[in-house]
Amino acid sequence: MPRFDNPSGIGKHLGVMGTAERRAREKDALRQKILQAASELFLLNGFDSVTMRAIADRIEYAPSTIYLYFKNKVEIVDAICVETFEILIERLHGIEQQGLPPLASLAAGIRCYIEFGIEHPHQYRLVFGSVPSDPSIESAESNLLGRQALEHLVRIIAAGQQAGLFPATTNPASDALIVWSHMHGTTSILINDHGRYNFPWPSKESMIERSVDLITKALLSPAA
Amino acid sequence: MPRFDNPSGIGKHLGVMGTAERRAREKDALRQKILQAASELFLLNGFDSVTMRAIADRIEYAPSTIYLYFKNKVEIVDAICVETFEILIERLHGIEQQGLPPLASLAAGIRCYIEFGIEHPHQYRLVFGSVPSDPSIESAESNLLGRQALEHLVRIIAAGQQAGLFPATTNPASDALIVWSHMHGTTSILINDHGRYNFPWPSKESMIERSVDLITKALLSPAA
DNA sequence: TCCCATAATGAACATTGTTCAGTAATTTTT
DNA sequence: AAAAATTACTGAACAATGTTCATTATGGGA
Repeated sequence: MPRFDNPSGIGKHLGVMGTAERRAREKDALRQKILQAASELFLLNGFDSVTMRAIADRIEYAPSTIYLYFKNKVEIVDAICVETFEILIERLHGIEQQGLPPLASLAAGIRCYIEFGIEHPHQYRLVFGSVPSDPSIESAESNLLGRQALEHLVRIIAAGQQAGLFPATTNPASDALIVWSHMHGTTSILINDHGRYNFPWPSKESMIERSVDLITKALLSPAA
Repeated sequence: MPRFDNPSGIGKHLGVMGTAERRAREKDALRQKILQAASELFLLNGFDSVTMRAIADRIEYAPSTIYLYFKNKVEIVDAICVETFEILIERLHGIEQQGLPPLASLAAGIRCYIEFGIEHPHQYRLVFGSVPSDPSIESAESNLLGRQALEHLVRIIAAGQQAGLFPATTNPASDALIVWSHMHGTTSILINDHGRYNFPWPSKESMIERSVDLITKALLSPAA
């Protein structure tokens, strides 16, 4: 029994479809409000600071109402993460479109990725820094986004190889993983540990630059 | 009112200290049992699968009893992590003691670190992969261990520089951070993501070897 | 035997995510 | 316009969590 299966728009009264559409709009608006409230809470302290009751308070509805719009808490947070990661994908896409020389393109991609992580630490941690199965996120959505980000990397590296700049190894995907490993390491350390351990930390910026330097150097030299 | 402040061992009856010692032993034994039970649970699914009630069930005591031996859950899990990380420190120490040539020493250190992470994913994630403040671990203990591991790296790298093998940058600590970033990235990706994203993953072993290769290469070439 | 420090417990509290029977609101039908 | 039906929402409840605390054994020393 689908609810809106009258594609011809014919109803007994002219107002019928108008009402349905308004209702749909309202439904969407509340969904958006829930996401908005959850986002604000998410900024505070990540996954745990998003409680169903806190969201409910913020939008002035009962907690149980939220379950009419989202299956559960994970789905809400996942939606937030997806929204955020679309920013990353878009930025990486922009870099690819710029048509920079391969090396500059790679460097820009690395900077973009790390800076994104620093900008959105909670989302980053949740998507890339936790067990896929647990209280975190397993949803196909997030997986998709992660993969998309990787694919940008692969393309950038493949372009560099085709231009003859990097020595071609077995496959660009494998190189991308190495690059990703390094970016990810730098990002999570900057997010989680920068300043800790009584260690003489360089600035975040200079750590990013050293990462860029290290990766490009490693890609330029022949594989072992 | 310290409990056992009779260092001379003098008691009115000879049996007194014997009982006290037995009591202390028993106390320690139960503490150990708690840790043991918690460890077993921790292996299942990390932090969240360690519940006070589950521990209590396992040792056949009431949940509240546990609080006579540990301040809270974090302290228990922290103790487990410390125990585990002592293994890493010990192994790294062993490598340092072997007196391998600098490059081999570094490579061994990297392999050791990553393999340790794969062996103890839950502990690794908790100590190196989460916000310092939250439900995880803030304790001085864990911080100390993290720092100790880093210091091994610093020494290995410094040795390489003093041997004239690596070009000396501003300071070995800074190099160590870069190396750590990469190791950490590889480790957490192997722990969290290996096999995901419908990606053609190389084997864990070959990813480790590529990491070793990349790092040594990067350290060997002059800094930008 | 009586005392008393220590050990251990059970019941309770607050907080979580989540469910579900029931109520209010609104739209469609008569 | 009244009735029926659909949709939207809610409040109370459940189970699980960490944690506390007044109360009850326990068992060694007097």
